[in-house]
Amino acid sequence: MKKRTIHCNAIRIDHIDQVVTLNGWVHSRRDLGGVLFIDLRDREGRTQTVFDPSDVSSELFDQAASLHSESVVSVTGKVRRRPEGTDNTKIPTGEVEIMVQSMEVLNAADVLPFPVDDPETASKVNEELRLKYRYLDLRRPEMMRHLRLRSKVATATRVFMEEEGFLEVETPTLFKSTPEGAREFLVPSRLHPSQAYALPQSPQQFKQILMVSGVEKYFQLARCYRDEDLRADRQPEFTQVDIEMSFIDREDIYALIEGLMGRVWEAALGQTIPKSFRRITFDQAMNTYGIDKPDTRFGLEIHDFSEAFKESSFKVFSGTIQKGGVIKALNAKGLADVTQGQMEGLTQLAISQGAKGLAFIKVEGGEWKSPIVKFFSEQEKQTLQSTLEIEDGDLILFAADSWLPACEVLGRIRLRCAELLQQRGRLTIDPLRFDFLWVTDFPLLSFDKEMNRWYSSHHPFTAPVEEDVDLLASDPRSVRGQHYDLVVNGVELGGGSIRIHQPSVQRTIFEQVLQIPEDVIQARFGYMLDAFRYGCPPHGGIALGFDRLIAILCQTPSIRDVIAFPKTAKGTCLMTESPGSVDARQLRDLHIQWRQQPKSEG
RNA sequence: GGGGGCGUAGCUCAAUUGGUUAGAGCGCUGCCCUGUCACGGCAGAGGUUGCGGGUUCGAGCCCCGUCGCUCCCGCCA
Repeated sequence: MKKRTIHCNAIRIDHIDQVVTLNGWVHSRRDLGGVLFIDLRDREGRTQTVFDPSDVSSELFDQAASLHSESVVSVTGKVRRRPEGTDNTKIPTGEVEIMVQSMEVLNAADVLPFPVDDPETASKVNEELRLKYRYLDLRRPEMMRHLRLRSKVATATRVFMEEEGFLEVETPTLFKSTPEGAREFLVPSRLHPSQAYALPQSPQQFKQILMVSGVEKYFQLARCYRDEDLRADRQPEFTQVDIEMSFIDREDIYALIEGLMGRVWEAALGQTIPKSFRRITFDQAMNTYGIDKPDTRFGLEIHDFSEAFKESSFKVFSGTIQKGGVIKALNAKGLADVTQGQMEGLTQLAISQGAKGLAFIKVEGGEWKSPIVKFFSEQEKQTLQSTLEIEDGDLILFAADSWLPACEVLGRIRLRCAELLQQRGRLTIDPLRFDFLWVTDFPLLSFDKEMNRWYSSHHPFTAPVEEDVDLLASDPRSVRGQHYDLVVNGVELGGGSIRIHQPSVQRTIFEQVLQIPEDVIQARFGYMLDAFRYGCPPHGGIALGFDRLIAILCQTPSIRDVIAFPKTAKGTCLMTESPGSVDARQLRDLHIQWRQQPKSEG
């Protein structure tokens, strides 16, 4: 094989009269009978090659004429200026072409199952096919761009972390099951019958142990595994930028990540982002946006009207308030022309979130059209009018419930309304706008009504805010955690916390608050409590969803588009057909027997 | 576990809402074509309408089941 002397995208008029060799794929072929053009593509770009029957043998000409797209060839020829008027301004090499002298077919491709040369049609191809023939899908320039950008960001991250004094440390993939949190993938042990490893949901415990070890600054691009149902932004195996530091507080984490994001955006998009990010408390986020990961690129903010409707003759509202609930509303500006079907969709959305319905006011022709407005006093209407700045064409939507569900319902409604407004062209969002946000002061604990117990909102190693520690016993609900989330454009990009480093506080959380039995604590976390006794520095960290980060930078809604070999929504790989069956012998070695007979395979 | 969408030629989509022989563009095959770059022209092949049942004189279309892809809820400390 003749090796390439230059890449397809590098040839310019400077190379005229040079003899070059190109290695690559047949991108497209144009056979004009007397003259034949083949665009040759490699990872970097493409170049037009010319087969002229007066220059090449008829054998070579016929061979070239019969090549299918995506065949792999090595072509040697002389670079020359294209004849006047035949430049192709669409490609960087459009001023030159290669007069082919010789060609070697390295692999004659069959007819493809779907086109890879035309970005228009290729991007519309059924994802099922794209996943089955992933190697072809990845050949598309758009997908190659994603892979490159991912690699670039990974490198930028490593360089930045290195500069900041972090050590990249690998942690085990074969871990121990800790049945808190996400469902785990299990790996049965051959050497230890009836025992299993678990794949880590994250390196959480190891990175804290590394702090006890004195590493002080740790990071890792860590693979994590969670056996939960998939989504567009969730895969069973995914990558986190995992970070932990000692002798720091929350401000140090904010500053570090703001720096890292600045470096990443610069490397990936050449864009400068703010030096520091806006901060918002969990309560503010819920009150204003109805969600703990607000998209602040548009308004449609939620307002509280509990005070205004406290004495209302509309019993649904006043009654809710008397029971300790709240009245919330948002103005979907300019959405009064919502169709009946869309309004029904909004109502269903509210009901699916536990609301009993969705009260609304359509403001059209100077009139408030609504089944409930007749119950409102002038005073109440006036308050709505001034707070929500109601104008003709607006749609007002209400929630009446206890605080959290009321916020959450309108949070969902808000996002849906934004979609509807975008469809109507009344809301446009700059695709290169990125709203970074720290969400802080999360409640440390949440109460599980069914199980009648408290559980950690984040994880049990999260430290309480110092001035709230005394409330742990008396008023667990109001204890804030030293937890923070990084949110970009309504996407939760990462989260972390300052950890508990005193064994006594950790014991209080496990025993008194979470009420985990002593023997269970020992079995699951004994080694951590031990470690904390032997010189544990104060520490904290964060983990960023690397796949989500890349998806945001590539402006694609699904992380499958930025993972080379992703799984389907049912967790299968269509290319390798995994998961698959295993030999009886393998099962015997692992001391395992299926409870259900496997379906016979074709 | 639950709800929604999709499944027709290799690919992307039609099929007048249950009615003759399931069509188009691209791709593919053959022939023609010396400056194309979405090359062009002529001709042709290509279908178990995902699969299995049912209703009907008649099903791509309606019903039931099933498989696959996808979005969402639950779930994801």
